[in-house]
Amino acid sequence: MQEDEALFARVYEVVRQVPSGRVASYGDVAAVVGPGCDARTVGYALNALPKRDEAAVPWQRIVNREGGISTRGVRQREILQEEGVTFDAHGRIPMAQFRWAGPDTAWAADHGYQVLPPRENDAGHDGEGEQLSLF
DNA sequence: CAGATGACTCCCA
DNA sequence: CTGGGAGCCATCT
Repeated sequence: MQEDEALFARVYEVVRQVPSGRVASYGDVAAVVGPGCDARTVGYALNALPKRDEAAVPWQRIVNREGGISTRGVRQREILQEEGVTFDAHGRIPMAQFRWAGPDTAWAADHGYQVLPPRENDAGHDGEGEQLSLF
């Protein structure tokens, strides 16, 4: 069935905005897509992503909120490394540095999407001042 | 319509 | 750190 304007198309559109060398979490993408879409839906959408679109949709840049690979194929990591993304000893990406800052405001407004949620960094729950990200 | 599934995330033991 | 459970939403059977 999948209607022409399935939510998937929207997810792909957002994922496509992620520049090379950057990564976004499922929840982030879902938040940008808007209501009716959550982290699980994003994962499902990418799972249903036809191979012909794999080249157009940088699905490899979508990782879990820990910056780790959740896909069945670990090959995703290799692709990201070639994009310039680095992994730590834990096999995770330093989201504080590589996390996608969100779509262009003009683009988002033009497409009816929204900006990234106030998620910032949950890693620093122990205290503040652990912020080094600076763009 | 109800049940099952899934590339998620959060919480608690 | 590991494991289990709940919440979330869309799609399939």
